[in-house]
Amino acid sequence: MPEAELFQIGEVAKRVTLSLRTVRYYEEVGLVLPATRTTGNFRLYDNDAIERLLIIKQMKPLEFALEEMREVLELRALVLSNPGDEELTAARDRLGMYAAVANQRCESLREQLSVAEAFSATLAEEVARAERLGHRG
Amino acid sequence: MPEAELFQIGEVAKRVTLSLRTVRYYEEVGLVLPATRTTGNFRLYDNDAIERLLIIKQMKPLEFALEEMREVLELRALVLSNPGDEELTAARDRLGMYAAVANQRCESLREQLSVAEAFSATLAEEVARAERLGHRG
DNA sequence: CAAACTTTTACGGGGCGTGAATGTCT
DNA sequence: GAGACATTCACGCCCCGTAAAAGTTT
Repeated sequence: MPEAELFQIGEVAKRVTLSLRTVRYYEEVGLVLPATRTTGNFRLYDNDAIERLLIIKQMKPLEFALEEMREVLELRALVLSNPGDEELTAARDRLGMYAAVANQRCESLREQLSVAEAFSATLAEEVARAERLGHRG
Repeated sequence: MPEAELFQIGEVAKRVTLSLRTVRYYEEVGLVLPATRTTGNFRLYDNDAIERLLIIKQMKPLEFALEEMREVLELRALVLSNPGDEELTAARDRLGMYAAVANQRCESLREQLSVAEAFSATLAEEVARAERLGHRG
């Protein structure tokens, strides 16, 4: 078996580009737990934890609550490890709902982006126009 | 001169699709003030206020703090009403900075959107795959 | 031993949601 | 007078930022 590497929170935070506070908070809400602790109580994370953190970062723009992300991760683990299991129909359905919501959020994000771009362009133009007038004033 | 129409907060909220709480909060932080009040202390907004609210809604995706939005609105009013005024160079510059930040936020939004779309697509595919396996299981 | 890292605890803040008790009336 | 609106507190929530005081050491 391959070495199961363990990392302190600082290393982890650097790798996934999240703050220490954030990583700790994710533990507080049961979203990402350290694999173990040192005798002195330092958190030690494994690669699975880092994976989770990276996935969470991907989900962030979708504006799921942390509790919802927790559920998505759980459902995904279930569904992916036992694909096609008849017992897991409920889990698949629920994950399907999340997938649908994710799609809607994407649509909403696209709208927001176009609004943002429109405003940004308008602002830039207004500034440019005022500057032109200023230079000849 | 055209009638200066005044609207109660409920009307305003409906027109701009913001909650009453939000509109009141915007007053609290000095972002959008009612033009006046009734003798019974009901807020009365004019068209300018509604305009401000709509612009604020446009700025929202750019993730400016409300205080920053306040400043942008102020700078814009200055710059647009006195374009080319030499005294307002500082204001134009500052507004230019906001315009630059707005551009960066747009770029950031585009990145977030593509991350969101990627995750959304992956999730949908995983669900679809598990469902296919389930139906033949 | 010192430097660098970590721990827990706890307060703060932004942008509202959500009552509750009360007052007004476009 | 009733109903639809509005008002002012004021607490709560989420996702952390930011010390402070203390302990640990990949």
